[in-house]
Amino acid sequence: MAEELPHRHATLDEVAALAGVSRSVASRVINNAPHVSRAKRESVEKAIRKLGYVPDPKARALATRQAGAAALVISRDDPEVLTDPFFGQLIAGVAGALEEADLHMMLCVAATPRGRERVEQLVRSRAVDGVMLTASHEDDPLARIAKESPLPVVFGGRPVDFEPRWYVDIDNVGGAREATEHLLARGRTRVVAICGPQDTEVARSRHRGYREAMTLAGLTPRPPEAGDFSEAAGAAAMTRLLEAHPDLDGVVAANDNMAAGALRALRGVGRSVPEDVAVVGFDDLAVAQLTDPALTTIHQPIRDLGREMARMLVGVVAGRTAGPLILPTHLVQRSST
Amino acid sequence: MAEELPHRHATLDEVAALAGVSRSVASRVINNAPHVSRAKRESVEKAIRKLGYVPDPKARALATRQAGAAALVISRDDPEVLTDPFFGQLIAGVAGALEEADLHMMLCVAATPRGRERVEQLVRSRAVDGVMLTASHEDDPLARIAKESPLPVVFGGRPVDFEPRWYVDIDNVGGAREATEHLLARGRTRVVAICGPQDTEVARSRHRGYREAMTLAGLTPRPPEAGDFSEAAGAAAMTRLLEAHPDLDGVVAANDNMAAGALRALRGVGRSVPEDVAVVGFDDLAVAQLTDPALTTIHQPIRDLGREMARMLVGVVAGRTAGPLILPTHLVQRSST
DNA sequence: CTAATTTCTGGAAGCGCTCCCAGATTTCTC
DNA sequence: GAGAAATCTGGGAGCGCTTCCAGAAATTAG
Repeated sequence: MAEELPHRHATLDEVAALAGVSRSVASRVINNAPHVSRAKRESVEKAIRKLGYVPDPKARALATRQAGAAALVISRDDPEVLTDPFFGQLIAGVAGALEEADLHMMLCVAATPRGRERVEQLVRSRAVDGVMLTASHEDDPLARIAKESPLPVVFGGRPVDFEPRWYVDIDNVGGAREATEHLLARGRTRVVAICGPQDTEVARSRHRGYREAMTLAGLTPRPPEAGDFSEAAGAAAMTRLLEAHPDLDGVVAANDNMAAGALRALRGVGRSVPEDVAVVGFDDLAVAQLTDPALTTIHQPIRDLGREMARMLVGVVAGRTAGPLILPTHLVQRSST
Repeated sequence: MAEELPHRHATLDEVAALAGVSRSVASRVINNAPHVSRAKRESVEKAIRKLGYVPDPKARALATRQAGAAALVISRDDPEVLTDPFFGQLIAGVAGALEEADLHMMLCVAATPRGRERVEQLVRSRAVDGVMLTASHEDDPLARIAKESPLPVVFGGRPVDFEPRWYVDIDNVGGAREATEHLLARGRTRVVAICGPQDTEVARSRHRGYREAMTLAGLTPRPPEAGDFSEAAGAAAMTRLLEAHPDLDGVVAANDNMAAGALRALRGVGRSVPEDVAVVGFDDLAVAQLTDPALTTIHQPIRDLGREMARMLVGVVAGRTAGPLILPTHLVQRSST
């Protein structure tokens, strides 16, 4: 630590020369491979310390044909998505797991055509050992590339249009079912759903969970209203639902933002929550604690999602087999139910 | 696009062979360097297409001694920081600017000793062409490394303990001054401050802005109360301030979270905002729009911060000179003043 | 103490690409 | 049309590291 940092970078040859051994021996020492005598090992280690030697990952990557890095690609047209705290947590999870495996993380934001092209290059040039693909939408060209690439690709969230070999997802069906059952358990029977855009797997699955719970309870699922996951869309959907089903006493929203909108619409027409209508969201974002009343919602382990994606990728890269993984959610009870 | 992706990667030699030229010529073509006849250029291009050739960045990096990547390192003990939407925006800005320069982004979260060690390795091994260091705190070992490293390092936010050669920062002093002056302009005269932890430059600068504005207006700055930037700390500080200055009619908080806490404390003791007390925050995070009343605050261009950091780094890497850059803030008027 | 093992060691051939340079080719100039 | 200048071309030497392999040295066995 207290060594001076030499401006010119030492190379393995210099280390070997200083230690009075061949490059091969020096190489074995830094990779702590066998077949090197105690004496030479120590003298090489000393030289390394003295020179402040750090192996060049580029050269090593070239020789070993392993990049020592994985890419996390966020495939979304809108660069604003990054603002979503979701990605912060995802990244934190990924970063942690990648650190365990001593891989570096390349973060790719495929928001523009240029960005997408760069990701494609990255994948095809083997600059990384594997890819984690997230926020991928229907007809995502990147997903196609991922499918065809010999490089391992782990999906975050199951895509709508095909079942990838490796993916990690949140249990959206189970979560929505739990949300609905929670409402039913509290005596609500006229429960409606605000669902998300049906071209996303998330929205579909969550709506399926609602339907399953209703059917299981012997109730008929009511036709839902859909929104684009925004607060405003939630309010609008709620308004429409109130017209269609004036007697409703429970609503399960496909995410917290829309639930927040629903809360606002409900307040607007003078229905009290949770007395008249109970509301449950999905995601457990910060907003869920800020609404009035605070939102009962389904917590999803985003950080775990990131961690498991990275671990799965590391495993696949290491040649281990792995299948899809579905992460459990749980309900967080607050004041809206 | 419709080409098959061959599983075995083509190399430049194969391209050259197929095109019937030497490797040198092929290399010139892909780098579109001069000194290659039209005919050969075309035949090489054809071969590239046919083989689906993509140059290997590792090999190129090794030969050119340029990594083709920059690192964004988030230096903070707590991996939770990533949850802060701040980083999402910062990352988006960085990603955009790096894309312009066709550099890849390595994201390093230096939350653990292991993580910090890895960053150090990364820097010293020249796996990247430059570093953007952010969220660095006092006595950050990474900052020391950054200082000593021959690699260009751009700081995000001026560190407390020294003035780096290259950094980009938000105009914290100016922003806080504007916040305070805004209060004064609305007739408030007994304005107090809730400041942040004094071992951060951000907190210090913002407090300085408050003092400057007060002094300039001929008023005596009152002794502030400090908090750790959390909502709870804001509420606690507000309570203390109310005891010390029962007559206060305005408060400028060092960030939105603490301002939100102050709002809560104020409501707790029955003071109405903005009638009795006007409150202004700093950051303009999402929370500012969710408080009741919505918070007047100082907007800081986080995304620009990221963009400018990356641009500065790209410039320095390219050998251009650059100095520190201070980004302007602006006040967003809402209902709390 | 010799033969058979086992454990080191360093030379050399890559990994895939860039780039200098000398020689070959073409183009220009008078 | 000869000589000078400008423009191509491909050979070859790296970039810094890993790894195979044959031979040297150290151990063990008989």
